[in-house]
Amino acid sequence: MSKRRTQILRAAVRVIAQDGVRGLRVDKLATEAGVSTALIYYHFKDRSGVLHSALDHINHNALSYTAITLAADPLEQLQEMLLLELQDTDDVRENSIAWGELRASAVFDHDLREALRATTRQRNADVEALLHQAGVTDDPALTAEHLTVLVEGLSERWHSGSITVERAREILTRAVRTLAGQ
Amino acid sequence: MSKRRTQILRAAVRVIAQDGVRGLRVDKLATEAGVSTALIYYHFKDRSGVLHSALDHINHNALSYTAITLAADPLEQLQEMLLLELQDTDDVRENSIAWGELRASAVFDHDLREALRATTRQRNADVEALLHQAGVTDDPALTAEHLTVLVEGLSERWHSGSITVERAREILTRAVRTLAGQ
DNA sequence: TAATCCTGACTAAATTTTCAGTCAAACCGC
DNA sequence: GCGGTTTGACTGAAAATTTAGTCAGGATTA
Repeated sequence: MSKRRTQILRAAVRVIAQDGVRGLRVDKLATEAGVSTALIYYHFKDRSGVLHSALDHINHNALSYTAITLAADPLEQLQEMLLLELQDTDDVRENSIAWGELRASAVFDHDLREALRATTRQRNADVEALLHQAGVTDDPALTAEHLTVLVEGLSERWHSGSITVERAREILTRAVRTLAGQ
Repeated sequence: MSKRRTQILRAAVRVIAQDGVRGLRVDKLATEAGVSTALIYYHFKDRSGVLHSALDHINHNALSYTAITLAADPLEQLQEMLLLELQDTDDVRENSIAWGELRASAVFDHDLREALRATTRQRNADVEALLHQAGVTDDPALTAEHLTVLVEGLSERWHSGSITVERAREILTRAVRTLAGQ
């Protein structure tokens, strides 16, 4: 992928994290990326194309975050993986907010839905696999879905200021123990 | 509050539920409310003023429509109350989508946060009270928060087309049983 | 130099916001 | 109760602004 392209996408994540998908203006994006608006149209078909690619990019980021998990025990690994999205560091927060925005936008933008659905399914599958490894046999698919939904919900509450990260992490930790623990 | 004003706000909720906060056009709102665009500026300072009032309005609605529960058993009552937001009827869907939009908007609009926080807290308290009645003694506040977050997450997934209502209800029902049941 | 990358300047369309003015009802001194 | 006056609710139309998207051509690099 071209250097410029990623430069623009990185800027897009920043803008989305700051103003939302709703607030993403091509003009502002150009300024943030330090390029002209025309260049954006050179690299992407249109605004919606930027959004789509940004979604991929965000998704990619999220995946790479979750790949850093080291724990040996699958249950611990699962917990670590889920908790990764609830970390108050600039990178994670930015990505998590952007990701939340894309989910929220998909409610009204049907074009985003398919991509979102695929990622969501993938994520569920990953969690389900870990649950399996951890020896959970009682409908692990449902538990997986429960947990991923919970992370999304906690994430949104955190970003909208209705809960602290610490509390969110506490709820999630406890949930893993209750739903998947022994 | 003037009759016209509420008429406009009601229309705003409908428009927001259909097109989202970002998709609210003053013009379309006027048509939906059956008034002229100028009247909107007569009653509200500007577009952003309408949005703000509309989101307050939605916030109010969200509180009032959870009160209709009838079941005798507190656990059943709890389940009914939580499931209320996961019903595929026009009224509920509209309200639920609008409420989701409010939450999503609060991520970027700090003015909305206080109102949202209050409602969320109230909701948690209601659920916690029912858990108490149901004989849950092990950190009911945390369980309450877990459940309300879960409803929000499921709601958003449903509206963005990543899950069916039926599946969402299944997950929630099971969650209530697991977390609060015997 | 030819392909690729990139920009300033621009346009068309969409959208918000203003404004001059209408109309009906309330108010007031008589 | 009655002309005259003020006020609040409301509108049509147009101005002002915002925003996505285009295009002709300049720079860069292979």
